[in-house]
Parts: sequence; C-alpha cells; structure tokens
Amino acid sequence: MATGRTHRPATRSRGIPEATVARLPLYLRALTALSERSVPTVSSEELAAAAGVNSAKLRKDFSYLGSYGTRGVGYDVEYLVYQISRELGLTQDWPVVIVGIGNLGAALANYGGFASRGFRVAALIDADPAMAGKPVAGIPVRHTDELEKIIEDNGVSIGVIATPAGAAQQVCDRLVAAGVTSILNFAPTVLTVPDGVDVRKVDLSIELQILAFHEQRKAGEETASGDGAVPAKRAGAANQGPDGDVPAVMPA
Amino acid sequence: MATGRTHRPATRSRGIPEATVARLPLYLRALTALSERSVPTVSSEELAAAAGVNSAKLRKDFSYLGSYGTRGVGYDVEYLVYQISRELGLTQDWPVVIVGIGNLGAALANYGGFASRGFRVAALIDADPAMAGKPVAGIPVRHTDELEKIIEDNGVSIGVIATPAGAAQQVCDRLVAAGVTSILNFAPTVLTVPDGVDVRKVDLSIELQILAFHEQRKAGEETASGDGAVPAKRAGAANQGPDGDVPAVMPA
DNA sequence: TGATGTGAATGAGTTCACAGCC
DNA sequence: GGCTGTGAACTCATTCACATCA
Repeated sequence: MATGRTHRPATRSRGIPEATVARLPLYLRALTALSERSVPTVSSEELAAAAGVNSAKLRKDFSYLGSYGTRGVGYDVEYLVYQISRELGLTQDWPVVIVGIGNLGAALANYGGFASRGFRVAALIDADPAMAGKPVAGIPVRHTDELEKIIEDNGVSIGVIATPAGAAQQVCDRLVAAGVTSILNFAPTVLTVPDGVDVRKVDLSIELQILAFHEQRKAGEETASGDGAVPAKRAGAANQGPDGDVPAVMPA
Repeated sequence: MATGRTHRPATRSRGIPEATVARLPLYLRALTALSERSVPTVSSEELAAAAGVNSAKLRKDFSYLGSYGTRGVGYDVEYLVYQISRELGLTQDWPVVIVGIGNLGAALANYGGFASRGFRVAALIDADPAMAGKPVAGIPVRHTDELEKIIEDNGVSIGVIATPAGAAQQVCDRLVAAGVTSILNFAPTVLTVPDGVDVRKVDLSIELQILAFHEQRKAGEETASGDGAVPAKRAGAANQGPDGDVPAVMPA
C-alpha cells in the first residue's frame, strides 16, 4: 500500500521539507514586491519580516534550495525570484480547470493571483446547462459533459473543485480518470483519490472554527483565572502569525 | 461504572495541541454526517476513515479532550458531537463581519457552512458606496464608514477580510481597533496585528503553487528511476523543458 | 473479545548559536 | 564587521504497540 519511494539519493538532494515548500510561495510574493520596487538585494532579516517568518527559518529554508546568498551581503532579489519560481515549477505553464462556477468558482476565475504565477485557467466547467456559454471572467463556461475532452485537449493536470459537497467526489473521480493528478478542493468533504494524486483542501468553515476555539479560550482566560493547570503564560498563544497552516496534502 | 473513576477532565487539560485543534472540525463534520444518519456509535477506525486520518491519530486527538469512548465499543456519536462542539466553542453564537464584498465575499456570505456551525454573519461591509444597501445573500451591504459601529453594536470578535490586498492592512487595523480579536484573511498579504490577535490566512494562489511543486516533481520522476507503483496517466506534461527557459514568470 | 487510551519510540520542524566566508 | 549557511539542541507531531477495561 505505502509507496516506499522515499529514497531520493539521486542527483541533488531534492528532499525539500513540506513545510518549506509551503513557505516558498510566501517568500516569492515578498520578493516579487521587492523586485517591483527595484530593490537589488535583501537580507534574510528583511525578507523574513516581509514574509512574516523568522530569519533563521528563512535561511534554513533557502539552504534546502542551495546557496543562493552572499555572506555579508544578502540575497540577490531577481536571482532568488527565479530560483524559487523554478523550484515551484512556476516557470512553466500550468493549465487548470475550475469546476463549479458558483460565487466561489467565479471568485477563483477572477482571481488575478493565478495568471500572474504561471497558472492559466484553461476552462470553467459547470453542471448547470443554463450557465453554458455564459462568460465568467471573460471565459465562457462549458458544460460538465465536456470535462474529459477539455482535460485531454488542454493537457490539464491540475483541477480546482468548487462544487457543492455532494458533487465533489464524482467530479473528482472524473477529473482523475481524465488525467488530472493534482486537485485543489474547496468543497467541504473528504475526497478519496488513487495513489499518486495529490489533494489539497481549503475549507472556509474549518478556519473559522479554529479561530473560534482560540477566541473562546481568550474569553475564558479573562475570567476563569482559577485553573491551576493553566501555565498562566500565554503558551504559544496569541499570535499565530502568517503561519499556522496544516499540511493538507494527502498523498494517497 | 462501579468504579468511581469518573472522567471529567474536559475543561482541565488546556494543552490541546494546535494540530489537534485543526482536526477537530474535520471530526465534527464526519460525526455530524453520522448523526444525521442516526448512527449511534462509531469506532475510531470508522470515524478516522470518514475524516481521512489514521485511527491512532484520532484516538490520540480525542485523548486530549478526555475519555469519551467506551472500550470494546467505540464512541457515542451524539455525545462526541456535543463535546467537540463545546471544545471548539461552537455552542455559542459567533457574530462575524465580512469586509470586501466582491465575488469572494459574496461566496462567503452565501456559504452555508457558517450558519450551521454557530457563525452568524452580522454584517457585510464594502468600501464601494454603490454597493451600500444592495442585498447579498439576503443581507444588505453596509459602507465601510459604519465598520466601527457595526462591530460594537453586534459585539463582533471575528472578522473576515476579503478585500483586495492593498486595502487589507488598513481594514485589519480598523477591525482590531474596534475590538475584533480574530481575523480570517483571504487577501494575499501579510497582516501585522498586535499581540493577542489571531490571524489565519487562506491563500488561494499559494495552495496552487504547492500543488505545482508536487506536480512538477511527479513529471520529473516519470523519466527518473521508475518505481512502477504510480501508473500515472499521461498527464499533460506539455512543457518539459526544465532548463534553458528564461523566467517567463513575473514582470521583471 | 474488541475496542479505547496512552507511554514510548520515532520523525518532522523550529530555533539556537556560531563557524565560515565576503 | 556583517550576514549567510548549517550542525546541534529542542520542541512539536505522528505512529507504534500494548496495557486496560467495558
């Protein structure tokens, strides 16, 4: 069952930790902003502040990519932008399809952050025949019937599911059968996929529930100061920072 | 229950790991589905499968909440639903405001998953005067000018930011100044907040970039040492040129 | 018997602190 | 002097395996 291909002693040490991968886009964004302001170099301290992490972590992260900095100076912004882009695979074109063009699907279609990072919305797909042909974000919506053909014609390997929960697994199955190997799931349901397919999920209500947990705890601490078990100190508490992401990749 | 060993440590151990907290909503959803099908009890194995985690992890997670299961039997569904809801603070009402009513804000306003879990959309707020009064998801949009008053009047402690990146920090500052202590940020920017304020972020493009990283690696492995475990349908590995290409990403 | 609950072992990720180089 | 790069220490999370108990 378990794919034991953990061994990767091949050429370079391509063992970038998942937590690091998850932060690369963050660094990339900060670097892009610097690049636009024509800042030539940046120190780990400055860049870390811009990205909302601490500098030791950032340096460690970069060390997995290689030695791209200059001691005593810092990092060359343009060079680093290129290296991170390449590492993330953003130097190539990734056609994606978005399935389920409700409010959320439309928001995704309109989201500028995709196109500017190598992602091209190859098609919008919806099950509602009334939607077919209607343009959203300048792209005509196509009917679910065409899903397989669209995937094939465009060589799509990344699919975004923004359907209601009830339809998600079925859509997922069809995407996978048609050749999609990475799925970003916005539907509040657990998707089952075959081995070799990555799923990441974004769950709006889960995020709120996590906030509610912390919020409740804050409220409780104000009054219920009597619990001896509570170490009084704000144990890792308050500021989650820009971090706080839980690895959601299910390598199945 | 002859032994007087009554387990009631629920509100004692305030040391619930963050990773566990992040999974509680997942369990809650799976349990809610079981509850709706009137399933009385469930084993850690079954529930773990439904939530997409492994059973040892689930049992460990629950052990932080207390001993709510019965050895040899499993967990009482209704009881667990209640305990987890309480732990997450969902047994109380959480008024939230959504700021920035574009496509995404509208999607959030329409998202049913909020209301069903104790979150009440107290107000929708947008900076565009033309939006004011216009109903979205049955709730009239109000102008940013009223932000502080709305927060106060409704006792809002959780705010959702769905504005463009450029406006996010300013909106954040106003929310915090008005009394909000938890923020869910959808804008692609790092927010700076004072101590004691929680920020969680959901970044659409970051998730896609992480997928792209893994997708790229898959494509590279096909040609490398063949494990054979991954059948890998011929996904659109269109752009194979790994090197030589000039950074086609980002304005330079 | 058949499940939970949990110490112990393992692994992943973060932070420290300083050697090494510009 | 200043800043990167990285072993080592440390903290947090997952998994194992089994004692425990209905």
